[in-house]
Amino acid sequence: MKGNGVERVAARLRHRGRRMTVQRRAVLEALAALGCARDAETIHARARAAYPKLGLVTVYRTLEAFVADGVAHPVFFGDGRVRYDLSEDGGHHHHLVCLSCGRIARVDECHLPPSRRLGRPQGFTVTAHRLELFGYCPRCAPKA
Amino acid sequence: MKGNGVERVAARLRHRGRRMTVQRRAVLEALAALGCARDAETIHARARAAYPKLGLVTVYRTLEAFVADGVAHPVFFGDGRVRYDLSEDGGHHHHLVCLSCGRIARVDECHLPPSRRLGRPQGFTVTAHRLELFGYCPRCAPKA
DNA sequence: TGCTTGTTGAAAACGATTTTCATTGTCGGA
DNA sequence: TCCGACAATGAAAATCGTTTTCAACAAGCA
Repeated sequence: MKGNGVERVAARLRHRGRRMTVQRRAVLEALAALGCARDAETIHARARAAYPKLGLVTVYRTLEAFVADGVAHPVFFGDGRVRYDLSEDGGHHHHLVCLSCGRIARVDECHLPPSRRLGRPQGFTVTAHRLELFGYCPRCAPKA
Repeated sequence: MKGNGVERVAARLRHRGRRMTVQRRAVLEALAALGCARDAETIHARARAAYPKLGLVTVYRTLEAFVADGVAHPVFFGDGRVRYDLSEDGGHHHHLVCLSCGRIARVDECHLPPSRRLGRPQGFTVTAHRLELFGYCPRCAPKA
């Protein structure tokens, strides 16, 4: 997605027989405002600012639709809850997670070799990957 | 761990005030026999071959202890269940997951730059990372 | 052997996510 | 512009993996 204008997303949804509703607009805006890797609960809280009646279930359903339509991506840190990123054109990005305060930072460069090399030894055709980095942010870093 | 002999693991557990029990032995053997990235349910089923009375709860508790003591590592594929790998000396490994049949293969080489470079732009101190590759295994690969 | 404490199993509790179902609202077409 | 088909919604209940509770048990040191 190049620019995640509501119109652009609406068009993408409509293309699949889906509809753009006030609720989805609110979730989309929350997603854009919150930055990357937020969980459903957080997104729900934020989206309620725009549409107070919004239910958490609808947030889950909306995120599911967004993921299916390529509007958002799920992210997993292994703490038992799914986070979501708004998709952006020009590819994926990864995350740095602070093990102390939980802060999350984006990593735009991907230092991995091209997909086709990654699975070659095992004969796999790699189509996607997921990389998360864990450590300590500047604020929490053990001052050496 | 160099060689995951029961004795070696027992020693490591005892070192932390833990005890080696029949149940833990069964889980350890199941873990070794099953290969990498298996979920608790699968490990439970396998371990029951050695100790039929084994409860699923005990498997969870044992895996938790193994992870805390560095005997095993948790792995997340994002399908809402945790998988476990026996730890091995000489470092971590990653996985190739077949999106069609679910087959899992190990990737021993890590093509990532050294940790200290990865978080530098954001000022993070990276201490660990997690990389999973998704795609299609030789059997499921779309023959080009 | 005896005792201290970690461990176990079954049942119940949990928390995130999904489903059910009746109601509401979007949007393509008349 | 109005209509109607059908996607979307909200609340409550259901799922599902995992964790906690609690009384009975057993590993390993004295």
